[in-house]
Amino acid sequence: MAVCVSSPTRHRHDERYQAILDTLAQIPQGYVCTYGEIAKRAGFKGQARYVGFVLKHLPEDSSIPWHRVINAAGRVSFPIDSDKYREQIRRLRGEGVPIRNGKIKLNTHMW
DNA sequence: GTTGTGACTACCA
DNA sequence: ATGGTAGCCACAA
Repeated sequence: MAVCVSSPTRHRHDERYQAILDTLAQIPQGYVCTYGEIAKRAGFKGQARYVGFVLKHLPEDSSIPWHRVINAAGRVSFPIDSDKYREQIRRLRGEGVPIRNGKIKLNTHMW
């Protein structure tokens, strides 16, 4: 029988990538989720950074709610002075997610 | 194989 | 609360 070899075609084709995308797509509007939690839910606990990688490479036209993903500190993971940061904050507020001093309460708004 | 990097985290001062 | 950091895991060069 054949030995399991690492596939030459990475992400976008492997199970992990798809599982992460599927999980991200499920985050309800008005809620947020952390990178680590997404990884765990997708079945890849401990791979929070990979979730970040997936999000970073999402196509512009993707329907994935990337703005609903924040870090474990309850903060947006973009530089405060960046357009991406402002865009994410704007979108979250647009969904009714309260943000005080740049922080979101995971206790009540975590998916 | 090694090294640098990152939309991360848990832990600790 | 806040800033620093070691650990972590996957990717790209």
